Amino acid sequence: MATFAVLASSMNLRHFLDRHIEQSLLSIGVPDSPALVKQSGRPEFGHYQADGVMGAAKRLGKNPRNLAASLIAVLDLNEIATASVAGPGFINIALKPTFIATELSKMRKDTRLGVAKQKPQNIVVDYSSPNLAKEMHIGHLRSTAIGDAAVRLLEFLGHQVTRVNHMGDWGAQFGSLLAYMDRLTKKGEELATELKDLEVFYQSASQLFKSDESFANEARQFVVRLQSGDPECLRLWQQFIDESLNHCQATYDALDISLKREDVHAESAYNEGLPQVVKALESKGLVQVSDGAKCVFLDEFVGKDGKPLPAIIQKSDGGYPYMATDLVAVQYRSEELKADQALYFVDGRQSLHLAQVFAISRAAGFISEAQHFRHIPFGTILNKAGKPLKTRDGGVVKLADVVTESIARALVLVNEKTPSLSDQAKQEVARIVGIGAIKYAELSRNRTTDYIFDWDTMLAFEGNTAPYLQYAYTRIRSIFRQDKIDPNKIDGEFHLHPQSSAAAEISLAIKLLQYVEAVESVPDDYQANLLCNYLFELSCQFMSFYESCPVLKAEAKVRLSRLMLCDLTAKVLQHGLNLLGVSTLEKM
RNA sequence: GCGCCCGUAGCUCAAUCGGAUAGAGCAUCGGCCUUCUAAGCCGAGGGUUGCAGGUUCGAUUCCUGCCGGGCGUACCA
Repeated sequence: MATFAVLASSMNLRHFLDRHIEQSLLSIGVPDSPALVKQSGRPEFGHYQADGVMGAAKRLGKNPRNLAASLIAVLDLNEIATASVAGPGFINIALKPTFIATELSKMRKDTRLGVAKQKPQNIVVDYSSPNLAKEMHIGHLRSTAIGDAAVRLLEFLGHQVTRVNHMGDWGAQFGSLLAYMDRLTKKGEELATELKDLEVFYQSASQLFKSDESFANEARQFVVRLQSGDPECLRLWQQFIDESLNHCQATYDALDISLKREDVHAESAYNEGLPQVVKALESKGLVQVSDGAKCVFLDEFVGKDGKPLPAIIQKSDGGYPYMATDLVAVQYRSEELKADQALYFVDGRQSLHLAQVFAISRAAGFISEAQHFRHIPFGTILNKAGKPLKTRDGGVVKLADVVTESIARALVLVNEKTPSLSDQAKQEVARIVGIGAIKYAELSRNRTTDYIFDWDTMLAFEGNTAPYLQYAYTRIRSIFRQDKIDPNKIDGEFHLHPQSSAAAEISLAIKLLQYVEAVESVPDDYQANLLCNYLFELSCQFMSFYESCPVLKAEAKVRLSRLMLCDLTAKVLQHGLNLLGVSTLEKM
């Protein structure tokens, strides 16, 4: 499990209360008992609850309610909150409005919105990693969107992040593509024109491979020539790769993914290390030859009928499978990039493979005890028949098409909802809403489960979607526009006393203070949906507040306080969405 | 066969090292636009958390066994 150390003291209330209560337990003679502080599930139970007393009482053979009462007696939270015993021994904690107001003021003055930097680590993030012999399709969205959000978040937390786009640009699959390019060249066709539509190009080559035996033979020849370094063949290959990379980059740019050309570290980059890595493993005594293939057998991997499960590092024909490539990549990330952590945002179906890669790397000493290599798996996108979307048959959904479709749908909507905007403004709204919806759809659900691709679900614009959050943001901005107020030029004290504030106002205020908790919870397991949930709940709280608490028409003190509350909400929404790779708008 | 993942409202999903009455969105139904953007708000209905046991003061969560689904399991990646 990766560990993160916080540098400065953070404004994480949950952690603060957790530590404080744990120490208080210690002070009344209850050691080693976690306080188990969490946000309350219900408003009537206060804002936080500590559930640890019941377990502690049980271990000590004490009455839990009595122990809870003793604990409260020494808590000393007078300036911050009130605590009470409830039920079998829960401790309910309600923050005081004066404390909430003070914390909000601090948060408002902090450009990091209360989130402390962590002790910097070198973190390598492997994500997106499409195969260049195939068109980028909907299946690549998960790794790309989730990985990009992780990268942005880790950088914000102060880490040194290296993006690695481990693209598939090598291997047998390129044989038919190169053979097809070769044929076109000989026929005098303009390659640049043909390569403009890669999808058609892939399909033509693939069909020819199936239907034309002599073409299939040429394709196999090209594989051999490619791997032996034939210059003419490499030239063709490079031309194809360049075109394919341009296509990928265009898709990244369209989706506002932070990957750049220089982040590409493709499979072919590891070719020279392949013989070396086999030798290294042999010298450690880890290699056995089985059926002509060089294999590593580790006890922890058992195959069919209880037999040892091999990891093949060199095939019987002398070729290197991707196990070997991935092992060289581990060396690169460990030794060259000095990774404290390496995160692999890769389809869950690769679990066994990556477990083998990491286990072999540890056995061979490629990675040290202190280095954490982790597979962050995610589920598969399925078609309506419940089968994985495949590239070979017709059912491919091109990623670029999803982007186009989403923007088109958003444009229809903006025309309907806000006809007053200029055409140019509408286009921009449609673009930002469209790509936000796509990415958020990926990020907001649990990454581990499979799901069925459906246009309407993926491109939904209401409920827990990016447009809902973006809309909340524009409503706030509209308030400031209405009275021509510059949010950076207002200042004063928050007024959150119950007599002058609606419940919605207090709820919103507390939700804002919990931003740090949402952000810091994500790197535990890279569940971006935790941050999405938070932002959605924040937006819901704001929408309620907006309906029930007039801002501009309130009396002066309350008006100023509410303006600041709105401003802070806008800042958190924008910041959180940016961490997810989603942009905000002034109007929509 | 073995291994990993999954099974929660009609649908898509939440549920923070086991916690209080399992929550949202969509869909359905009923309200709310002379008042800061209705892509919105308020309310209603909808559940034996696949089944059966076990551990526990307390289980969607942990354990065991079934049922159902997905993926993986020696030279594709």
